[in-house]
Amino acid sequence: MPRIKKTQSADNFFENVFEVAKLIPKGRVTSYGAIAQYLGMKSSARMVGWALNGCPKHVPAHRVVNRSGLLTGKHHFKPPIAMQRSLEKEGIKVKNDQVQNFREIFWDPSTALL
DNA sequence: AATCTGACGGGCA
DNA sequence: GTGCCCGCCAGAT
Repeated sequence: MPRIKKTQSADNFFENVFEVAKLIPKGRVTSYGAIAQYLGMKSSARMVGWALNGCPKHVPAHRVVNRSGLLTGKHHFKPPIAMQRSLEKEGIKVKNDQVQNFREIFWDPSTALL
């Protein structure tokens, strides 16, 4: 199968991550591990973040945080504050890079898309 | 070619 | 409840 640049796994993995990210309801957030688990790579949540590193701008990567609800990836946005700003814009409260009510607004694809 | 790091997570002290 | 260590996969030096 041509079209594969590096590894055949990455290609499908990328698209999956983007698709799931776009499915995140407004005002909700999820974690890298949740997406990884949904994709079957629960043990490699890092790959999710790596995938989002090259995600198109129309992908709401700002709704994806780590397990602690911390905006660990905000430094990867053009203006790092864009991530927090976008979250607050959707009604998500963020305090010191920490998502408030994270447990309540948490959105798990493995559960929601079941 | 080898080693460390990295948008993470889970387990254990 | 907090902190430390290990495991995963790919990339960069």
